[in-house]
Amino acid sequence: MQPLTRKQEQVWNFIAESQQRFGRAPSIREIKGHFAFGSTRSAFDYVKVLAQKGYLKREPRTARSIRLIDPAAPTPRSTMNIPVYGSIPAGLPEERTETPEDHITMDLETLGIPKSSSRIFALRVKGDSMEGAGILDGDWAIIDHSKEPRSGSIIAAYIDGKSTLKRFLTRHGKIYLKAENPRYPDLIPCEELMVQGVFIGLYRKAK
Amino acid sequence: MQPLTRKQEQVWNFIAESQQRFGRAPSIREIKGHFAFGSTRSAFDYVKVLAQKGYLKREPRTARSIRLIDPAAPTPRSTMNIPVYGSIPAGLPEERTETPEDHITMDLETLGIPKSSSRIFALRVKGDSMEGAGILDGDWAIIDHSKEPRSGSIIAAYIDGKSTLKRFLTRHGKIYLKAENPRYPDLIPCEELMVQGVFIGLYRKAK
DNA sequence: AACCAAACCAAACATATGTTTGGTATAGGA
DNA sequence: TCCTATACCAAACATATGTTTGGTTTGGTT
Repeated sequence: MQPLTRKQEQVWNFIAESQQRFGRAPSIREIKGHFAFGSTRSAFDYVKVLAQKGYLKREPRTARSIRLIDPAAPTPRSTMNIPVYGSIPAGLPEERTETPEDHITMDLETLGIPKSSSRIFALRVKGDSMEGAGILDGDWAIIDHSKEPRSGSIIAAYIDGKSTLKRFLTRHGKIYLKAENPRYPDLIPCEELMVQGVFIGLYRKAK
Repeated sequence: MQPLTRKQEQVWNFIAESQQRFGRAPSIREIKGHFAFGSTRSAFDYVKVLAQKGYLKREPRTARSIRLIDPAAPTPRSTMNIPVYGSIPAGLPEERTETPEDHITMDLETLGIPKSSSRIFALRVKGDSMEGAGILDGDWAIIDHSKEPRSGSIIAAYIDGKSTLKRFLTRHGKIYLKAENPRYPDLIPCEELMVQGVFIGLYRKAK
């Protein structure tokens, strides 16, 4: 990546600062104003050069569309806020009845999802029923509501008024749920099953 | 805070989604277009109502200046990029000889660290020696180099030319390392130990 | 000396965008 | 019944904003 001149870096910094402070990119004229340029052309040219050198991207003919690319940062990733629920009532992800207790911020790539449009949420794990799958008490299980469970997936299921994690299995066309702990009943046959989502990841904070 | 009607919530959601996807607020006409309104007035009025009800703020006469105020309050958190190493040679976190293979973005609060100044990195877990502690093959172990190990902590230690996770124990003033798997030798007495950092968290992506 | 990139300026142009004026239709509460 | 809020439409207006044409000046390289 081509280096920047002193002035070009100053412009880059101003754009970064504006974005931080006001939550939106500055206009060409705002850049002009900050540097007391006599012409918008000056500011425009700086933006053009920064774009050419790969330090920012923009939508032609679109107001305030400058988006910075930080060369120091390892490829910036878009993050999403994952709401954390203690327990989830039946219909949740559709309606917004239950309010999240907390949230976790993570990047989409690490989560392994393409867009943030997926319905992702996290459940605080209680108990040791999934110990055998390396899921411990207190862990955050990250769940994708928009994903279809396959045999062998771990899912969040709504049973007896609360959600629990279980392994989802199909045998001879029938559905079973399995706890991953020898101290729990092995297979639970299920007729009606309320799948809240598929387990896609886990976060643990060491104690 | 006043509740929103169904339609008002849809408009709010569209603005949120646009902001996520394109990194900038939509224009009035983009809102009009999305809902197939016949008049920009319709979109404009919705924005006005949402502003009145306190769900967003905007700069009058400024393009794309809508900023959402989320009543569900995912207070934006500051994130950090955590470099991921496959294996770490002795001195790493001091020198930067080894280049990270990848990185994970997470927020500081979830990580449980106050500032991003801490020397955090992640190791890709190989093998099953820590299975008993719920740490599986392929997991990312998040390590804090700036933390002092206490008896019982899990640490990343540099042994035999590679880093491994082990539980750190002291007994009678002597240091032992323990694998959390019955198939591995229980206690390894150590004279010289190179601690690379303390295990502070874990991320797993379901397969 | 010739050349080039960086760092500016002036003025106009096109249009994207926020805003206003002036409406209609429907449903529910006072 | 009157009043208000919601949910729209049509057309114009004002200006914020990106963009272009056509320049000057300065400092360093060839």
